Parts: sequence; structure tokens; C-alpha cells
Amino acid sequence: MAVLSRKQREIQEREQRILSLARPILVEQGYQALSMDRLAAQMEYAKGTLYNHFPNKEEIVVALAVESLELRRKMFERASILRATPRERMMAVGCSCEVYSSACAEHFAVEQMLRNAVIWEKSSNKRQDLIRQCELRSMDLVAGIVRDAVAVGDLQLPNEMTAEELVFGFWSLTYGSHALIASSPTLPDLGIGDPVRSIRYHAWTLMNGYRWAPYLSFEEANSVMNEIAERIRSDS
Amino acid sequence: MAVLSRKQREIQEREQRILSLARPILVEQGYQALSMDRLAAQMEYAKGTLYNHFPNKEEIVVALAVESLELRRKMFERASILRATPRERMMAVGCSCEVYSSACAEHFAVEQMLRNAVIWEKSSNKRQDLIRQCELRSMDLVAGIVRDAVAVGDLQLPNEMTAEELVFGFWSLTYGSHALIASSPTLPDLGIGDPVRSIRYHAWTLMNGYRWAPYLSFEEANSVMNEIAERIRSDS
Amino acid sequence: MAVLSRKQREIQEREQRILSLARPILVEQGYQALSMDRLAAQMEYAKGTLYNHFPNKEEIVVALAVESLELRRKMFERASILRATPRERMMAVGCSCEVYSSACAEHFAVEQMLRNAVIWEKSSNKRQDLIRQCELRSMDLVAGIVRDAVAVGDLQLPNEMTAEELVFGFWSLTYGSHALIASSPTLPDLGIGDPVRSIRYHAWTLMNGYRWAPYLSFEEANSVMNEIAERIRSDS
Amino acid sequence: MAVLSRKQREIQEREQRILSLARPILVEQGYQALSMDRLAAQMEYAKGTLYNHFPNKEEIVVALAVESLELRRKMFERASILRATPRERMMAVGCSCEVYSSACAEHFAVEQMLRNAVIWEKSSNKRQDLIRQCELRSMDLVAGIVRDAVAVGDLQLPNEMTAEELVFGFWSLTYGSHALIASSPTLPDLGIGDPVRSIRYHAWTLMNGYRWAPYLSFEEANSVMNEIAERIRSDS
DNA sequence: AATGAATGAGCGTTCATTCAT
DNA sequence: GATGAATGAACGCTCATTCAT
Repeated sequence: MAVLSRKQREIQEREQRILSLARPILVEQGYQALSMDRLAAQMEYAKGTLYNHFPNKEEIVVALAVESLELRRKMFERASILRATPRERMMAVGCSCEVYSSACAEHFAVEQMLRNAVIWEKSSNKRQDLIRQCELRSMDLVAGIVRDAVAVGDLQLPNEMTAEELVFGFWSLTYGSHALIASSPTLPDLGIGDPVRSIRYHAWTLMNGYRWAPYLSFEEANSVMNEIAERIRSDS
Repeated sequence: MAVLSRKQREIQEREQRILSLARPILVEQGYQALSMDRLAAQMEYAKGTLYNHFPNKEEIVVALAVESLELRRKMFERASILRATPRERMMAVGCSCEVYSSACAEHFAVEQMLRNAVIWEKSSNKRQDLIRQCELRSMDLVAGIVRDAVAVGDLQLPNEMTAEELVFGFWSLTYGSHALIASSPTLPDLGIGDPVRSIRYHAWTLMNGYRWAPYLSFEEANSVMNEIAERIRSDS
Repeated sequence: MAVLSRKQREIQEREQRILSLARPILVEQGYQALSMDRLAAQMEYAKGTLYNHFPNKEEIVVALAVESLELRRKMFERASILRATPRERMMAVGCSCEVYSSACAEHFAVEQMLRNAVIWEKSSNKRQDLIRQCELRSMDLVAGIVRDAVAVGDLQLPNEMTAEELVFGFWSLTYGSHALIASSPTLPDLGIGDPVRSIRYHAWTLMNGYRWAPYLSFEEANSVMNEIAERIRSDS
Repeated sequence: MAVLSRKQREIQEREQRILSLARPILVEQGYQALSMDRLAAQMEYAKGTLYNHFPNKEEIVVALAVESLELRRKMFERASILRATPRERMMAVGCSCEVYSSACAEHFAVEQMLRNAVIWEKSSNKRQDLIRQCELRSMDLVAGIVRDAVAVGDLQLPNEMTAEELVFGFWSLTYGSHALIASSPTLPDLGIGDPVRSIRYHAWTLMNGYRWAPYLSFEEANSVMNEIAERIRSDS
């Protein structure tokens, strides 16, 4: 029994090692650059061993996506309980996106790959379901904050807009900005010196636009977010 | 300069033909599916001839990206003069993003490819500069609208925020939402029934948050946008 | 010898199980499709255990060939005592070939594999000898029928032709026709509607050519063969 | 024009070289042993060059089969006009089988491979049709001899037996014997000293069984066949 | 004796690129 | 300038065999 579990542990550890070697290749050089040959060489294991862990290349990509989504979801969960008022909890989720943003580039690249029919179809149903559940749970969590805000009277949902649709706005803003930050290394040349601060300002303005109580000045909001970001960073 | 001979014209035309054959392959089937063999076969020229026009496959991809960015810029230009007030001109730019969004999938996919270090590094400096200039001109255009709004007193730029940084917010919102729409076929499952309308609402709210005058009700704003979208669509 | 312990019996039984799992794979999907992995999975033992029984994949193939040849020899034995006169006993052997012919595809495919130098050379001398003995015993049996016919005066061997050489003619005719039937699915297109009946006719004519007594009309011969075929089929 | 045709000639010659290198590997070591890597190495060309000639491995196998069948058909054609009487023409075809028999082993092995669904299906329709036509033309040729014999009154077809079915008998006898000769290197151990002479005797007896006129003694027939065999051999 | 993870040479195939014509 | 045959490294993947446990 003890022997078995040691072996199993070794296997799981190697699986982790495969993924952590594969991730930077995938992110920095793209799907094509991730080759089973190179991966095996880097691990200093035989190619066949790779295939004992993952039945094909695509499954590695999807496994990485699962990891990304899981990590983000956990950060959301931890962030969402750091503060009491829904508005500040929403800000905390935004902070966790910021903190996650270095990894977000990866998530983003990998998610794009999932759209590739070939990759998606070659991956196992098990992992496909994991992906879907993970997205759903993240959305539920954040939409829950919005519903709490409505319940306590801090926020009034505009006509015929659901909590999810409101989340979608903040999600787009955050996701879009991090994607742009990652993909446009020349943002400063375009006149955007501190994009992260800019997005905080936009998100704060959007909340104001929705009259999400309690109102804070941007300086207050910003220092709250600094504090939260600090805690999230030290958490992970 | 004037001596653009018949031969040079023919060469440019063939270059165009290569790009217009390559684009649908790249967009519909991905980077790997774009092969010099297939391309040569489709255009009924020899593979070697392809290499007289583009020194490598990557250069074709970057040339396509330039085309995409140019198209979007032109749409911005046309949209930005459809209305008189800066706020409505800004809305028009948002509309052109919406309209462009079906083709945006292309742009987006190609832009992603530019992030691939291998592709970017193999492309010529000349085309890299084209890319950068194109982005810069788009930004100038939209930031110009913001500056006009400030100039006529419709908008007050928040403390230490540039026009470009304000644009960055709307850009992130729009870009992020279209990326999410394109990459998450299951958005409705997450509770987001009409994502395009949602984003219009968010953008409208964000403008309100910035107290961008003149104020319109969302119903008014929405019908203005419908009208603009109609004209852009019939333009292109 | 008597000390065939329980363990040894178990080993033999497992060996049988391996062969009976391997045969359909080999026959239906070919040599390449027979993989030690699949075989081990199907028998629910580890791959290493397989190697305790057969030192390599080739040995399994040869063991199957031995089984095939053994089966055919037994059918010959049973068939050869169904009738009294040598001519009818010879016909019975032909019948057993017919009956065997559905399984002959197996035998044939496996025998072909034995011709593959790689397979033959990797198999053990022990099994190679088994193959040779099996062929020899079959030949002895059928040649014995011919010698009986000569002994009782039903048949006169042509000048300098041995009983074995005479058997070789019938063997070639039968083997060749079954091989052609198996390998040419388009025999009817070539104008050969009922190849089995044709071969019976040819074999009957060949016997007549050798003036093998007693003479039967083809109709008589044919109905005798139908009867024999029936008994062989119900036997096995 | 002259340049083009030289190039085309070179290509055809190399195609021939590929086939003539592939044939012995295929025949002596089987389908699996024929690997594109080895083939390319033996030719001292790059693997990719192989694929400029044949789109896949299977196509090489089928091309070899076409060659085999073509060769046999041509031998049949030449043989069938060496003599005047149908019976001797039929004997001549038998002789060409004998002469062909060294190559027949190859033909046989290759034909077996065609039965493999995977190989057949991956080959081009063009080559599949060639195969079918070739078989059909061979059969027509030999069945034509039988029909001539009937026409001139040398032979009477048994009840409800077609010319093709009669051919099938001789085909089976010849094909079967050569297959056995090729696959049983131990025929002498089984008591069959001169299998070729035996088959001549069987075929002669079978003709006698069909009362195919004009009658020849076996010694006569045998010396006629020796003569024909000589001419065929010197022909090819 | 039984296990099954690890191996690594091998497979058929692709394709960007070169260069002699 | 146009050609397209030749290249050969690289790809994803397989599987018979070994051997530490």
C-alpha cells in the first residue's frame, strides 16, 4: 500500500512537471512550438513516458487550461471574502484578476487554443467537463456578489439586465485590458503609461455609472485595492 | 516613383492575390493549415514564385495582419465623421467595432499570431513598423475624438488621465467583449443572452460615469447606434 | 512427467488463453494489429506475464500456426476413415479441406507469416520442428490412402511418380483454389460462379484422368461429397 | 521540350528504381519490413523525394502488384501464340506460369497484401482499376484458348461448366503448386522431389480427364513444354 | 511469479526552404 | 523571373521489450 502510493505520488509529480514544462513553451512560443520531442528532451524522460501520462498532445493543452481556470477560480473565491461590502468584494475580484494577469496571458492563449476544433475534439470528455464547470462556477461566484449588492440595496440592476450580464461588462473590461497589455508591448508608445491604474479607474467609473453604493473616491478605492492586492499576492 | 512599370504593377497584383488566397485558409483553418504548397497550388504558380514575393511564410501572416489593422482603421475613420457631437462620434467608433466583429475574429486570430515570438521575429522590420504605425494612427483618431469632447466642454478628463488612457478603457471593454464572444460559444449558458446589447449598455454607463455630455437615455443611445451600424454596414 | 503440478496446468491453460485471444486479432486484423499491449489488456494480465509464456511476439504467431496445422491434420484423420474405398477416402480428405476452408483463411494467413524471414528466424527451433512434423504427418496420412489404393488395385501409379507426388497434385488444386477464393472477391466477375463446385469437378476429372477406380459419375461423386461434408461439419 | 522530356525520363527511371528496390524487401521480408526510411536510405535519396513519386506507402505496394500482373499477362500473351493447337497453347500458358513462378511468389505475396482493406483503400482508384482490368484480360485470354478448343472440336465443355470455370481448375493447380513450392522449402522432405514435373504430369492428366484432343503421351507433352519454356525464357 | 512504468528506435508523413535549370 | 524536384529535419505517435519492484 505504502509502495503503491509512493509510485502514484511520483506519477502525479511527473504529471505536474510535464505541465509546468509545457506551459512556458505553449505561452511563449505557441501551440506548434510545443512538441512532444522537445518536451521529453527537457524532462529527460523518453517520449513514450510522456504518452503514459497524456494520450496525446492536445490533452496536455487542455490540462493546462484546466489548471489556469482552476487557479483563477480559487483566487476569485479567496478574494471575494476579503471584504464585507459587495462593492469592495467586486473590487477584490478585480484585484485578483490583476494579480492573476501575468498568468492571464497564459490562460488567454490556452483558451484560444481550445477554440481550435481539432484540439477540443481530441481531448477527453472528462477534461472538457472540467473546463465548463470551472467557468460556470467562476461566473456564479461573481454574479453572486452582484446579487448580494442588489439584495442589500447597494445596487439597482438596470431594466432587464441580469447579474450575469452586469458581470460580463466588468469581465470584458478586465479581460480585454489584460489581453491588450499582454499583446501590445508598445502600449506606452500609444500614450498609455500605467494601464493597470487606468483600468482601475475605468472600473471604478463604471461602478459609479451603475450608482453602486457606497460611493468611494477613486483615491480611497485605489488604496483599498492596493491593500487587497497585497493580501492576495501574499496568499498565493 | 512615377516609374511604376507594368511589371511592378503585376507584381503588386500577384502579391494581393497571394494574400487574398491566404487569408481564408489562415482564418478558417489556422496557421498550420496555411502551407506554401497549397497556396502555390491554389494560385497556380510555382512555390518558388511565392518566395519571390514573401521571403517566408511568417511574412505573409504579418502582411495579412497589416491588412486587417488597415481595414479597421478605415472603418474608424469613416465612422468617426458620421455624427457631429464627440459622444456620438465615439459611439460610432464603438459601432464600427461591432460591425467589424465578424471580421474581428480574423483580425484577432492574426494578431494572436503576431504575439508568437517565432513569427514576429522572422518578419521584416518594414512590416513590423507598418503594424506599429497602424495601431498608432487608430489610437490618434479615437483619442482625437476625446480631445474634441474636452475642447468643446462635453467632457472633463479625470485627474492625470490622458485622452489615450480614456480610450484604453473603451478599447478594453470592446475588445474584451468581442474576444469573449468569439471564444466562449457557451456565453448564453452562463446567463448572458445578448452580449452585444450588454456591451452597449456598459459603454453607455461608462460614458455616463465620465459625465460625458450630452446625456442620452439608453433607449435613445441604442437607436442612434442602430442607425449608425446600419450606415457602416451599407458603406462597407 | 506425471508430476504435471497444478501450477504447470495453470500455466498451460493461460498459454491456451493467450493463443485463443490472439488468433481472432491476428486473423481479422493482421500481424500489425496484434500488439502485446492489447493482448495483455484483453487477458487482464500484465504485459510482463505474457513474456513469461512467450519470449516474443513471433513465437505466438508460430504457436498459432502449429494449432492450425494440427487442426487440419485431425480433420484429415477423421475424414479419412469415414469411407471404405480409397477413392472415397481421398474425396473425404478433399471435403475436409472444403470444410476447413472457412478457417483456412486463418491457416493461410498464418502460414504466409511463417514465410516472413523475420518471424521464422525469431521463433524457437522447438516450434519450428513441430511445424515440420505436422506437415509430414498430414502428408503421410494422405499418401497412405494413395498407397492403399495401389495395394488394392484401384489405382496404378504413373511411371516414377510417388504417392506423395500424386498427393501434391490434389493438394495444389485444393490449396490453390481456396487461396484464390479467399483472395479474389471478384471471382464471379471473372465468370466463375460456383468455385467450390468447379473444384470438385476438377478433382473428380483428375481422378478419372488417373483411372482411379471405382468410377463414379460426377453426380454420384458430388452427392457422396455432400454427405461426407455434412458429417465432417457435424463432427467439428 | 528536350529538357522537359529528359527530366520526365529521369523521374520515370527513378520511379522504376524505387519499385525495383522495394520489391525484394516486400517479398523477402514482408509489408512491415518495407519502410519509407529504409527505402530512401537504399536509394540514397531523401524521404521526401519518395513522396514526390508515391503519395504513400500503400501506393508503392499496389504499383508493384500492377507490375506483377502486367508481366504475367504479357507472358501469357506471348506464350499463347507460340503453338497452333489449343491444347498446346494451353500448355504454353502453363509453361509461362512455370517460368514466371520465381516472380509468382512475389505476385502472390503482393496480391495477399491487396486483400488488406487498409492498403487497398489508401491506393488510388486509377491503380485499383489497372489491377482489375489486368486480371480480367488474363482470364479472357486463357478462356479464349478454351473456347477455341471447343470451337474446333478438340474439347467438349462438361455440363454447365463455362470456359472460365475450366480455366479456374488449371489456374488453381498451377497457382497452388507454385504457392506451395514457394512457401514449403521442405517439399523434398515430404517426398516430392521434382514438384514442377509433378505439376506438369497432373495438368497433363487433367487435360486427359477432360479428353482434350489431340492426345499426346506425357513424354511428348513434356518435351513440347521444355521447348516452349526455353523460348519463353529466351524471350524475356 | 507478476507487475506495469520506462524506454527509444522506429514509423509514415509533412512542409518550409533551396537551387539548378 | 519562374519553376518544381529535392531536401531533411521535424512532427505526433506506436509498441516490443526490459527490469526494478
